[in-house]
Amino acid sequence: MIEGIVARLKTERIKAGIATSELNDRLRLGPGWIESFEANQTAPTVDFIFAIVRALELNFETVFQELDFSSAKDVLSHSVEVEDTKLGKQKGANVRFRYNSYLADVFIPSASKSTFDLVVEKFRDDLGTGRKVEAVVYAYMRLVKHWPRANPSDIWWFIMSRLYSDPYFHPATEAHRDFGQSWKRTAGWALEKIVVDHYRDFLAKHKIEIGIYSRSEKEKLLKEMKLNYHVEANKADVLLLNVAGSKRSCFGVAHVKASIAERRQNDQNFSEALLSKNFFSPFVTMDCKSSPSTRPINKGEFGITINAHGTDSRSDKRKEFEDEGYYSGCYSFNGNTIPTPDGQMATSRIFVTNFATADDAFSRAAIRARDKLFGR
Amino acid sequence: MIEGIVARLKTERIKAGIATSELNDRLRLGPGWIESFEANQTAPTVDFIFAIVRALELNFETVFQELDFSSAKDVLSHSVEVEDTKLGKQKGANVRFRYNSYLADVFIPSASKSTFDLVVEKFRDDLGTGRKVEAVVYAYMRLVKHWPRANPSDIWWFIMSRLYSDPYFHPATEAHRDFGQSWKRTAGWALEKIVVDHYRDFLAKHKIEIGIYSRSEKEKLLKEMKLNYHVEANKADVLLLNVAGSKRSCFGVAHVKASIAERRQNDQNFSEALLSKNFFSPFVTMDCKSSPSTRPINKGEFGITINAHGTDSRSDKRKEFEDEGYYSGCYSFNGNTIPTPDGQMATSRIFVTNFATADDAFSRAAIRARDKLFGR
DNA sequence: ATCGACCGGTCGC
DNA sequence: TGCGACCGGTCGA
Repeated sequence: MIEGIVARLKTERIKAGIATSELNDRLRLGPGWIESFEANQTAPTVDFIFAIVRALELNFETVFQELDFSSAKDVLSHSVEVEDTKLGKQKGANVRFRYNSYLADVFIPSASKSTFDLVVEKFRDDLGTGRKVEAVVYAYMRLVKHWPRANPSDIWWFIMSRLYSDPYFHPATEAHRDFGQSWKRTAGWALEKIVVDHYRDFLAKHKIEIGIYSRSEKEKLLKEMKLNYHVEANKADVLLLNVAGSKRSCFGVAHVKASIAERRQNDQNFSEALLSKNFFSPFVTMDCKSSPSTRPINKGEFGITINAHGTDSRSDKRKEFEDEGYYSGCYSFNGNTIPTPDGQMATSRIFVTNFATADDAFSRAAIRARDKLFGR
Repeated sequence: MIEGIVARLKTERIKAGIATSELNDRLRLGPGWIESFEANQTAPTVDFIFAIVRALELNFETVFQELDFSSAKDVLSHSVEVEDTKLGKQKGANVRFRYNSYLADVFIPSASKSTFDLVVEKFRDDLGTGRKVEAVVYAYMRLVKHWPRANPSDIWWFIMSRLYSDPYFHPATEAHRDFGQSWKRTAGWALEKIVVDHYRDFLAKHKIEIGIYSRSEKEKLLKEMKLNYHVEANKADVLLLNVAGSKRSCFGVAHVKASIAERRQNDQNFSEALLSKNFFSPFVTMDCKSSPSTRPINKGEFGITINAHGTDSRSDKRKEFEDEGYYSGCYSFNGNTIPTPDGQMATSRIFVTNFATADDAFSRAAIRARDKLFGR
C-alpha cells in the first residue's frame, strides 16, 4: 500500500517532467533520497510523503484516492523477532533484528519463542512502571536462567539492548527520548546489579558482602582503606566487604562495564591505587562488540592471544590486562572472549565465566584476595 | 490531514467498542501509545497507521477515502530552523530545534538566516561527497567567522551537532545510520582539525608546528620524548613540535574534547607523564553541555567557582584542573564556562577563549612551555 | 578488512 | 535539584 503511494508519486513526478535530483533539491535533501524512496529502499515517513505532494504541487485527494491496498500487511513488527529453530541437532531460536543496513540473524542455543514472549510481556509491563533498571535486571536474568546454553553476552547484546531500544516498549509519555542513550545509562546500572545479585549469596557464605552503596557509605568505606589516591566515590561501582562480626571493611572494588573501548582507562588510576595496597580490583564485563552484518558475531574486544608459534599480535587492550596488570583480573561473561591461556605467564589474566554458578574464577579470586589481606 | 486519519481511526475504534488500553495490548505497545496518538501528541508512522487498521480489522479503502486535506501543510522541516531576530538592541537569529520533548529556542548574536542558508547548502553538498570531517570543519569555521559575537560552543552544540544529526542532510545510501553516533565520531576528529587549523599559522611564526600525525610519525615523535609511561600512540590527538632548522621535536600534546564528562580521566595518566617531564599538556574543549528545555543554555560542565565569601563548592571536574593539576591548563571555547578567577591560586587554570585571534592564552602558554624546554 | 577512540542523552542520587 | 558516569554506532587508519 505504501508502495502504491510511492508509485503514484513517482508517476506524478515524471508527468510533471521533474528529475529526481531536482525534487531532491527542492526538498533540500542529501543526494539520492527521492531515488531511494521511489525504489522502495527507504520507507518514507508521513511527513516525507506530504512534503513531496506539496513540492510537486499535487492534489492530496488524487494522490490518496483509489489506492491498491491488496499488498497491505501488518508491518508493526518489534525490534527483535524470535523464531524457534535448530542449528544442526542443537535446539534454539533465531533472533532477527535490524542492524545498520542489514537484517541480521543470530542463533541462540536453548532459546525459545515461548520463553521470549513471556519475558518480553513482563518486561514491557515493568518498563511501564518506570523502574527501568529493575526491568532490565529481571528480564535478563530470567532469559539467562531459562537458556543455559546461550552465551550470556549474546542475550545482553542481541536481545536486551535491542528490545530496550524499541520506543514502543516504553510508555508513550517517553516517546521523544533517545532510547539508545537511555539504554546506555540503564544498562550500566542494571549490569552492576546483575553482578551483585549473582554473587551475593555465594560470597555471603564466605563472609563476603558484595553490594552497591550510597555515596556516603562509599566515602566512609573507601576512607578506611587509606588509598594513596584522591578517590572520588563516584568512581566506585561495586564494593566487596569482609564481614567480621559486626565489622564490615572494604577489601575490593569491582569495575563493571558492558563494553570496554577506551573507557577502560577511566578506572586505571583508581585500580592501581587499590592494587598497590593489595586490595582486590577486578574488571567485570559483558565484553559486547560486533560489526553490522547479516550474521553478526559478538566477538568482544580483546582479539586473539599469542598464537601456537609464539607470534604476539595481541591488542593493546589485552596487553593492558595481561602485561600491564592494571586490574586484578578480567572476568568476561562473553563465551567468545578468548581467555588468557593457562600456560601463559601474565601479570593478570582474562577469564571467561557465565551465570551457571557463582562458584567461579571471580568468587575464588575474591575469596583468595580477602584471605590474604585478613590472614585467614 | 494526518489528524484526519487519526480521527477516523479513533472513531472506528470507538465504534468497535475497543478501549485504548485493549488496542495497546493487541499491538503489544507500552502504556498510552494509542491515547497519545489519538490526542495528536505522538505523530504516528506509516507502519503504525497500518498496524491499527489491521488490529481493528478495518478496511483500508474506507479509512483513507474522502479525508479532509484542508489542514495539510508542508511539514518536512529541517532539524534546525533559523530566523532573524533581535534580543534587545542586539541583532542575531533565533535557532529552533527539537530537544527531547521540547521545542527549543536559542538566540545566537550576530547570526543571520542568509549566512545560515548559504553554509547549510554547502554543508549538505559536502556531506554528499563523503568527506564528513572536512564538511563539518568548513561549515563550522564559516559560521564562526561570519558570526563574531556568537559563542563558538553554541554554534557547535546547538547548530552543527543538530544539523548533522538530520538524516536528510546525508546521502540516502546512509539512511539506516545512527547519525547521533556518527556525529560523535566525526565531530571528535573535526574538532581536532579545527584547533590545528586555528592555531597553525600563528604558532608557525613562533617556530611551533601544531598538527595531527600518522600513527608511525606519532610513535617516532613520542619515543624521542622518553616518557616514563607506556604511551599508546592512539592516545595522542594533537601534537605540538618545536621547529629548529630541519629538526622537529614534540614538546607537547593537546587533549581535545567536545565535552568532558568522565572521559577527562582517559588522558590523565598520559598527561601526568608529560607534565612530569615539563612537557606541555593542555586540555582544549568546547565544554558543551545543556539540559533539555524550551530555552536551553549551554552552561558547560565546570559549574561555579569559589564564591565571593570564599565558599568552595567547586565540582570534582573543576578541582581536577585547578587543584590536582592533571593538565597544563584548560582552554574552553564556551563563553559560558566560568574561568579560574585571576586572583585564585591554582595548580593549573581554566581559560575561556574564542576564534577571534590565535594570539590567545593557549598560544602564549604553548610558546612559554616551548621556550622553557628549549631555553630561548 | 580489523581495530581504536570519538561523545551526549539519559537516569538516579 | 544539578551533577555525574553510563556505553555503542561510527569513521578512518
